[in-house]
Amino acid sequence: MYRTKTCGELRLSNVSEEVTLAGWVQRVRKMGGMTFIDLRDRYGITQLVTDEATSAQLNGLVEKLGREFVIQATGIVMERQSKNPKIETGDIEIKLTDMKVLNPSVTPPFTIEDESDGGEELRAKFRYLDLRRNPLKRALYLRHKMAHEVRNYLDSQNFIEIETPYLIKSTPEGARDFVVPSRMNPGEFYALPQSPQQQKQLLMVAGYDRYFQIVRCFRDEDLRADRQPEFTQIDCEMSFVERDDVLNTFEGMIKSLFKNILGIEINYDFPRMPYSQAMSMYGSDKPDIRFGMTLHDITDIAKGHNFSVFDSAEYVGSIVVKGASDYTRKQLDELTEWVKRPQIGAKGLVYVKCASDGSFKSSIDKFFTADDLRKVAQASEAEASDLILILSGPKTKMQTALGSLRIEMGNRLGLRDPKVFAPLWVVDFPLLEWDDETQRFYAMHHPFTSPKPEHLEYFYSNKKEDLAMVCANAYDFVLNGTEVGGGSIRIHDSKIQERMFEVLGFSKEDADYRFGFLINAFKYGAPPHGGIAFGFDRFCALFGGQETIRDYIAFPKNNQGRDVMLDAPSRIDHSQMEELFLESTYNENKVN
RNA sequence: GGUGCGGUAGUUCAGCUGGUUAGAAUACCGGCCUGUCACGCCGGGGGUCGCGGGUUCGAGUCCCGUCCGCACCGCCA
Repeated sequence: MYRTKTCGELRLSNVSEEVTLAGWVQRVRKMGGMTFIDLRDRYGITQLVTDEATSAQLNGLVEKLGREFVIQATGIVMERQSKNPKIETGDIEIKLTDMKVLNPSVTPPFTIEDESDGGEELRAKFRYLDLRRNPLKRALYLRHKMAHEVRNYLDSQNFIEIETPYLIKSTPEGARDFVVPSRMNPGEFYALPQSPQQQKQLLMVAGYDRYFQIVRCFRDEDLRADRQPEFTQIDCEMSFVERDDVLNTFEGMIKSLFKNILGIEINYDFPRMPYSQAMSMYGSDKPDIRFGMTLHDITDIAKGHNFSVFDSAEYVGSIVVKGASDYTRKQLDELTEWVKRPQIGAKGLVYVKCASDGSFKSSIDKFFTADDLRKVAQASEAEASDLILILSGPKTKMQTALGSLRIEMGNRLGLRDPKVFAPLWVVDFPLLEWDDETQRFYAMHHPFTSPKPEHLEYFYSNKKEDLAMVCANAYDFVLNGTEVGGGSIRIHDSKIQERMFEVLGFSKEDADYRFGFLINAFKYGAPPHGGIAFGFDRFCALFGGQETIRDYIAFPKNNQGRDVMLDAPSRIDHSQMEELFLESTYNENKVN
């Protein structure tokens, strides 16, 4: 037996017990004759202590110890003379009677501390060392607890977890697929699933009316702090449900996560906001509703003052920064530069300072009288001491720009506390999105998303404007400005599905080639169904108060999609390559 | 595909308008120390300044290119 106790469990009540611990040497403090050793394992840190005589008995082993040596230590639990309130085992220590080095360690390239001295890149390369640190241990434990809670809740609601294949067929609509060559079928490829979308719909056809899966998904797209090429979804689907059934079921799941993981009781219904309102009020389809500073459309009152910038703009919008009327010229110039960056794309920034005495000072004083500015302030819901920030230009672009500015100001003013949570459903998304480049509609969600029943009339219209107005029976779950989940009620009527393919410009052959199996399956009695999928990694990161999902994944990829520890992807050797590609290429060439 | 920031000791960073032998902290090694817990004190070793080119009497510093990392835009049905 390597150990009788862990490094996190001994307390005063264990005093005078003989115990054996095993773990890693966190730190050695030599005080002359006496030596303290901090021994660490997954559960905590326990202090070992020796005196000169014991050290001598151990043949100088204590002197040879280095950081991250794996040792086995036996001794008697003693009450400490001076306690350490910072650690759970701080009331006791182990007076060593025996010690064995199970395995030495070379000096690690960075310190294994909560605040490590190592940079991101280095820690990624030695991920197995980084994972020894508390912050990452906590993150992976949180993830484990959340997965456990999800399974508990969904099981209690009669969902069953069913695994679906990772080697499936490529459907080149949407994100790029990772492809896997098939040796037995030379020249042909599997694709890794972007999500088990079609499989779960087939499970509905098969009658498994409540399915879920915590499942790995793959997308070959560029990465971000919150985007990995392989990520995990809580993928769910239900039959014989309407939108509100799905929303209510999963609102329950989310609430149980908040309650059982974070101890936060949410005893109100999550707000449900139409997409159009999200865009007009927050300039985003994933609004952070932890704070106000909403957008105001002041186009009408902004026009007609001989200010050509406004007069020629499709849209003039404002946000109000509370109590910021004392912003200096320098601060406003800096904000102007900020909105002019290409990512934001505004041409400039107009400000109106509402002084505490009721007077106004603005960058458009030449064109606007005090009375005009008062109207702007009223329309923007600004009060004395507030600062109004105004952007103008193309409507969608400027709403989005104001939305970004709003988030930026929220960050600067500390209005986005990661410990405060504001859940939100965004509903009534447009069904279709027109793409100028390819001159066709694309499904905003995916081609199995149903139009809202009350919009079917437009859906059958052949006018572009009508089709653009059709709302999808789709919904997103948004938490603190992050899109965490999304889903829809699916199409189960083959006539509507056919119309959908028609609108998307798929020929019957196209549709058959790509989705034939699903179209076929739907002929055999597909129940009305719908579902949702949550980005599990993002969910965990938000619960842990982090922006990046990397810490919640044991072995993540870097920005370039590389595993810097394994150095993957890598070349494969010649014989592998030959077996997979060259043979088929060769044969094809021979035939030609 | 694009924009921004960064790359200097094992590590994290400083290094000004170009100028003597490139510094600090920490880690590491050696010594002292019996109540430390980020122990303390003394001493020591440690550098292809990412790489390539250019400007210059002289480049860590300026210019061009390139590679790598991070953040963001595009992209992510």
